Amino acid sequence: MIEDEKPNGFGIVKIDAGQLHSISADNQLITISNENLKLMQLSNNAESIGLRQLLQLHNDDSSRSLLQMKQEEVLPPAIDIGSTCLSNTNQASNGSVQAVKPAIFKANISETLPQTNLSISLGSSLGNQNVFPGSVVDEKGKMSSVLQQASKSLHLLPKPPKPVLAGLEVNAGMVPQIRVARPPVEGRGRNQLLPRYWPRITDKELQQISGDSNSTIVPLFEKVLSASDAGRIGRLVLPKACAEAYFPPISQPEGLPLRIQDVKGKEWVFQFRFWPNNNSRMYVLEGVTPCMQSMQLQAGDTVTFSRMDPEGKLVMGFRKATNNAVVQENLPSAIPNGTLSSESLFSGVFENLPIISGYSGLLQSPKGSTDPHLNALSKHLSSTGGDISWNKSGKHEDRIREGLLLPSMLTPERKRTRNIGSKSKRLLIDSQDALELKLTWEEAQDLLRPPPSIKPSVVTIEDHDFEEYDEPPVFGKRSIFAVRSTGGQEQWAQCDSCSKWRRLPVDVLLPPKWTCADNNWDQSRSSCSAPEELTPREIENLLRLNRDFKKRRIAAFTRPTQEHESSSGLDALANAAILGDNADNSGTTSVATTTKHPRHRPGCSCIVCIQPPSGKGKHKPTCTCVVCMTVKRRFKTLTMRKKKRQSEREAEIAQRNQQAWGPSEEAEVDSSSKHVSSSHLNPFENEARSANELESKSQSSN
DNA sequence: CTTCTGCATGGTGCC
DNA sequence: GCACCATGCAGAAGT
Repeated sequence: MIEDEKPNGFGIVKIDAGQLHSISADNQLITISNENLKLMQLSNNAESIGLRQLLQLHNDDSSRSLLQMKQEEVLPPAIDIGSTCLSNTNQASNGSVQAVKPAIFKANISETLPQTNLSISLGSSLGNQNVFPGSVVDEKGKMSSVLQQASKSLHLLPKPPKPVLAGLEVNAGMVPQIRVARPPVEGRGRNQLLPRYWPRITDKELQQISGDSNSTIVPLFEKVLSASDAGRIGRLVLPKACAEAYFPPISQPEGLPLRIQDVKGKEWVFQFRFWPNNNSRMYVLEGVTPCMQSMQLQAGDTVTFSRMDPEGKLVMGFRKATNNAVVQENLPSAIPNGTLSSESLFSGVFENLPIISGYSGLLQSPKGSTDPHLNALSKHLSSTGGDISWNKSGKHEDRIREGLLLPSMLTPERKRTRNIGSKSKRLLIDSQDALELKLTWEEAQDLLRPPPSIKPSVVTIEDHDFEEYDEPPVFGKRSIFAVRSTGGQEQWAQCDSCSKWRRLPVDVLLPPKWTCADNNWDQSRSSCSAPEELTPREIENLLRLNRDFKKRRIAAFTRPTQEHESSSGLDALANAAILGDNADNSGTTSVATTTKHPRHRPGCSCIVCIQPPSGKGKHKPTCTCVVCMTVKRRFKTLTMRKKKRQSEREAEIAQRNQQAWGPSEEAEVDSSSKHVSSSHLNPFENEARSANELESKSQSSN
């Protein structure tokens, strides 16, 4: 037995040589026994190196003889990381492996190691177990035998996962936390499983699936849920090859019910069926909606299908598509994102490679992004019903596995998602696109201006002054604020016509379109023909300072949100707004863009500052965040002020009436005039009062 | 009117 | 070029 114990949580990988009979390669048989394991010497072959390292890792006994194998004896597909598909003695005419025993992952929870333990046994003859005794509910009695036959039949091994092994080569010193397990080659399907369906299951997940039992978990395949899979239709489209390989054979479109257990142990019955499609079939699992809802799955999440042996029970697991760097750090062995798992996987695999880990950082899903802008974007985009899955394309996923990722990673400036807009790609948004969107957002923030004609009224609430605008912010011309060497502030704006920079008073708010002709503050430069005031060097300096300021600002945005992961949406925006103001007043900044009203002060959290232009992301009525509380306080104060004004007016009217009617009828007139006068004199006020009354009632009831 | 069902269509990736 | 598969769509069935 080869055994390796890695202290990093990878757990124990056991290769039970007792069960490991042979590896077939190029018409040769390599016998591996307990006593004499031959190390496959794999020279430069990337896959071989991966294998060698794997095997070396597994060999913790220095006295144990090394496995030896000539390079040509190694079948690329024979062993994979985490996948232990070994062929039996069947050989193809072309020399490739024809049949492979299923990879068996035995979740050995009874091990005493503190880490997750995993035994990978290389089963020799488990084909017969690969039936679905508990799975087929009403299939004809022959089902099991049919399946057994099917399982026994020989099939092509999927193509070697070169990229994975190539990845291992790069990752020489590490053992990935996430397994890319080549699925067992069995079943009826002769189609090769596409790599994107290969199960990537972690120790944790295996443990989760196997629970306390000592059952052997055979990861079969996985699928990233599409919008239609996760939709209300309740149909999960199964990859044809997977369905034909691992599910019972069906001859009728009606199919048969399948019992599938989820990770909680709950058993679901789905209709496994197919539709004729062209000259092919399209396999679906019907009735999955309750299960999806139970697991709270949505598009972009991943469902995994495994089998528990020897029971043969089908088990369904899932991975949520939340790709959060923090989650990755805290839960190193979990796959945080099915759709982004490749990134996750490889960021783990290559985490000692700066360029890749950096790239991985770029690839953080906005969903879990620490950037409030991306959070907001995510929120906004996810409002489309979860259709945005924030994943890279399947192509990308494949590219990663096929070893083509590195070049693309090395050129991060190249967009990897070719087409966001196309129908099929609309769910796939590249993180760089998100970045572009983020920048657009930034720019949009820069363009926000309060209406120039509007002067805010100041509302004092609990000793805090709030500026109140009757009108929403508008988009205005972008300008740059600078501090003169003399200490005074100035504003610079660029002419839309001649692109010259003009100096403006600091409190000027420009319309979106502005030219030199609109420069009412400097008549000598109110024409595009007037020379520029600044030298090119000064302009460059101005722009550079502005860029620096923006960078610092973005950094300030990101840092506090990382510290407060829980805050998001408007909270984050509010924090960002406050921080932005602090940054403005740091004293070190000589150039500042006008992202907010110039009169806004540090700590201002008024709705103008913190509400995103889209209006999206409103908080729940029960939310008690700073923003919501502020808004509530403001509303309360305004209501009180209105009430006060109302009562003053009423008192005034009453007083007038009193003067007109005389003091003797005061009581009677006063009581009636309240309604008469208010409704007669000012129906709007009456309405407002009713609203106020309602409001006060609701407030008192609260 | 909504939901379900069965099939068709077209984009995309693989060979 | 072909196969796969995500999704659209029309008719049926249900509410």
